[in-house]
Amino acid sequence: MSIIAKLSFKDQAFKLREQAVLDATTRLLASKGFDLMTMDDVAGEAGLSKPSLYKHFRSKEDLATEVMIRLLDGALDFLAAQDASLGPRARLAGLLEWALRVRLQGGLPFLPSTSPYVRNMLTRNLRYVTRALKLHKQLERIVVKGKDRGELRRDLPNDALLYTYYSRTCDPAVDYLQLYGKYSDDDIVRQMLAVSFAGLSGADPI
Amino acid sequence: MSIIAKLSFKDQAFKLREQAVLDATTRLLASKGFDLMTMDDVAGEAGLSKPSLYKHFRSKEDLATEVMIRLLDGALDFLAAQDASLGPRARLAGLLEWALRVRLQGGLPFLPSTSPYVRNMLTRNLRYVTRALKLHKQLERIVVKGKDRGELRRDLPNDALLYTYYSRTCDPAVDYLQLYGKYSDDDIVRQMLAVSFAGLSGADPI
DNA sequence: CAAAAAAGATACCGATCAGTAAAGGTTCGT
DNA sequence: ACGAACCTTTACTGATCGGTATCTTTTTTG
Repeated sequence: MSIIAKLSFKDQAFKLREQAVLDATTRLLASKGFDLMTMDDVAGEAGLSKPSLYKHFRSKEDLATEVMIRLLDGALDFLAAQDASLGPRARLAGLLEWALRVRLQGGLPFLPSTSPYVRNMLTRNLRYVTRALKLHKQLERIVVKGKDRGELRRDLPNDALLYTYYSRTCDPAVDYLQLYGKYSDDDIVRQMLAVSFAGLSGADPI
Repeated sequence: MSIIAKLSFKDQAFKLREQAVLDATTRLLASKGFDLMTMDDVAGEAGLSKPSLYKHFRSKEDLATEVMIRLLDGALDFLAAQDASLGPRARLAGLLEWALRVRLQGGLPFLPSTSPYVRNMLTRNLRYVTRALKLHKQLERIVVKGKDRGELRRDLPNDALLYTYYSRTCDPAVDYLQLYGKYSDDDIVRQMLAVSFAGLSGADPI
């Protein structure tokens, strides 16, 4: 086995462990939040020691940021793979459904809108901000087109629609429905989509 | 001055300080969240010392719980004072507007749905749970009546509508609109009400 | 099988924070 | 003016946690 192959094999194993760490962190962030998640938790959940953990990520902030970046990449990938011939509303609904399903499987999306500390931490990271902005721009274009076609209401400014849309991905109603009501994931997704686009009073779905 | 009057005066001052502490805690919970709020913060913000603080509340959890209880009482008071001849949708809209305005003035409502730790802490407190349940029952009656009259959609279960309604009081879109968009409080309230009841696609308001 | 590299365990450091103890001031009523 | 609560300041304890150094064990390689 050549030295190049050896190195790449090592690197591969290293990357695999890194993904395991990111997975564990995602679960822990979803369940405990940033403040209450400890690096010992992460190491334990990912099945490696704390010192080894610090071989991958130089700090807790760095680790959490990488998790968020990976999630944004997931969203961007989803959008890129989406059938471009879909209407604006269908595209927004599709992405929202993707995010909700990730969440229902313990996967956290999206905004750590909850903690100003975390928000500040993320906005200091260029790689995160770049992706967030890219996603924002793409969604804004979709929103504009949606208003154009009458699929989205025209009486509200773009940013109000967008922020509301983002908020739906991390709507706590999902947690409550999952916890207290006994609904299937499909039911929850359907209800959340219905209420997001047509509201509590409920226009008929298009 | 009789001894009774003296004691009641003392008690009055004590209660005033207590309210100041609760106010400070409300602000701090809104801005930093439970985990990052320290008791030194509270003492400093309320203008008293930490040991004195512990004369009022036996623990940080106790303090935060009292804040949430006071907020629930505020909501219950608002509902009780509301014109009972209003329609269900108008009543829900009125309470939501009240909650949003409290929030826009730095006042926190409602659910600390964010942190499982906090949620667990609250559900262990009988006085909190009693009020939450009372509010829940009242809102459920309003929701049922709303469906009856066709003011709320009938294709979703009551709890889905209720959880969604609760979520709107702590919708992060409010923070983003306040932070990044330059809207007046009135604008934000109007937008949030519109999107809550009629959704992103926007049925016309009734 | 021997040597080297990497991972693990353990133990530690320093900082933060909830909660407390004990000191000195301040404000009351008497 | 005097004394007794009460409040405040200061300092402390104990626990937790982020991050690191050291040593041991395992694995890999030649």
